[in-house]
Amino acid sequence: MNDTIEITRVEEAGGRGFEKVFAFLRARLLAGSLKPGDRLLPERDLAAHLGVSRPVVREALRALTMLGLVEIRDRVGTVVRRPDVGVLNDFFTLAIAQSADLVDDVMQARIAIECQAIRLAAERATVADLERLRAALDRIEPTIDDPAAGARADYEFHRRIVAAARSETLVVLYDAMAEVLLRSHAGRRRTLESFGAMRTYLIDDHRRLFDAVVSRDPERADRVLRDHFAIGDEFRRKAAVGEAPTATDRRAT
Amino acid sequence: MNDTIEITRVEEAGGRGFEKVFAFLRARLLAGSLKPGDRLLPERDLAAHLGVSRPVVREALRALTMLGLVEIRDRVGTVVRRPDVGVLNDFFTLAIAQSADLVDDVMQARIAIECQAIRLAAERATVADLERLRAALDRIEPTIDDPAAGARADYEFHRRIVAAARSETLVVLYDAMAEVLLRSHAGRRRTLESFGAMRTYLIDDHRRLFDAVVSRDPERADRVLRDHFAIGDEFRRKAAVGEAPTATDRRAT
DNA sequence: TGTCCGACCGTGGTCAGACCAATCAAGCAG
DNA sequence: CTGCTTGATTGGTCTGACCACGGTCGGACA
Repeated sequence: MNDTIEITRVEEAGGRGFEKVFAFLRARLLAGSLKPGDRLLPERDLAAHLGVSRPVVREALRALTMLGLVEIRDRVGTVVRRPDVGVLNDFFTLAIAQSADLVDDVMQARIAIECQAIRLAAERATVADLERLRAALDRIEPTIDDPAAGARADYEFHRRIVAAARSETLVVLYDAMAEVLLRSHAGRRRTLESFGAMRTYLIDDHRRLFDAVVSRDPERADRVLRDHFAIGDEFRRKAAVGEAPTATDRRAT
Repeated sequence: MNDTIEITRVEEAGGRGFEKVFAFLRARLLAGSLKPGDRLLPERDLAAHLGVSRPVVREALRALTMLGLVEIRDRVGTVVRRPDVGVLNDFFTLAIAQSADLVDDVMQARIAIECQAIRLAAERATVADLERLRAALDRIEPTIDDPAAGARADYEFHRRIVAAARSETLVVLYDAMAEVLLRSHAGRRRTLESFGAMRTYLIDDHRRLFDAVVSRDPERADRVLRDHFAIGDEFRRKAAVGEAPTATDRRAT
């Protein structure tokens, strides 16, 4: 624990107020004189040393918190954190919500992430990952007739796949999109469940996805997953126009 | 300009202080009732309406600023911004400095985005897209011996592919990734260019990618791109251990 | 002698009110 | 009608204070 923040040149930061504090801490973090685990000076001391008020210091610390560089522990202090991609969750969630009002657009990104994830999952999933995936798979069939629980089970299964890819970044991106997609896909399943082919779609497809991952076959996993998405997309399109689905035809090809 | 922020239920956010304000604004942004261009209420009004003090409001606004969702204009007001990946610069700069293993993780996400993008590009690229892609392709060969310009041309080509996918979300995500990867891959090209096989790799591969897109063949485009990444990865690995590259062997298979 | 508990202090979290400076727009003078 | 002045608005900052709770340390008790 080394809180020795050298206050050699306080005036180094030309900016006033917030900018000064932020630049000061940023420089320390970049230079490495502040390493993960270190505790910063108390807010009051920082304010005094930098010649600014405490609210300004708090703004700067809050900013660093948003960047995931620092963690403010209530009544304990502010400690330097090891950077974590998870911090970007807020950004992507809100950014995607705004820039892409087109759900289909976000869906493409989801497909991108998940297809890559399932490839990686097939390569590097641990036994524990596979067990969790299996558990998620087992929950799909019992909930097949319950729209709410069924959607949850479905989502959980897909999320397990991404988790099995063992890539923090992919998980973050996936979660960010899930928030958006859940909002829009929530009600659709109710419409879809009336189709008989849905049972096949939901149960068999997920089983095949699971098998592909277990078989350690990235190519097949990717292919099956894309097919899965394509059929789901077709279901939704048919549902939108009130037609009876013909997904079984497509499956036959 | 619509600043009518409905203050129907102020107590909706259970959190206290900062959390309350942040959650309040976050919800508005997610729901879309706050759109880019809108001006928020003045800090004083916001504080009064939410029942918190002004410093707390400023903390929340500063947090949103860090996320690039909002822009505080001195003595003018706080306006909602169109999210911009540039904000991630701060994060990645510091994050990469501390954990190098993150680069590989982000690379996986990049592959995910770009492979999906090239599929879409093959399907829906416009003639203008293809022309721009062609222009980018033509700049690769002349810059083959210039590390800096060559890297730029390479990046530009890949970026054009993503742009041709006509998916805002994919572009946003890709740009975010590019920020990181450019930083880490910058110096590598210098090492790599000494390998004779690099000319083939850089020129032929990109030409094949272009052809696949023009041919409107998503499957082939995806396959070629994955191969492209795999070979590049192998180059880097070989370079790392100082071996002579054997990518030509791999190409022959 | 050793252990446990409680009071104190430091810390972040928050509040209230105030002053400054620059912007923007309305009102005034030309 | 134009150009300048002026005042209200708004963000930027400061001061000083209070609260609640985790950590620490010393004293009481077994």
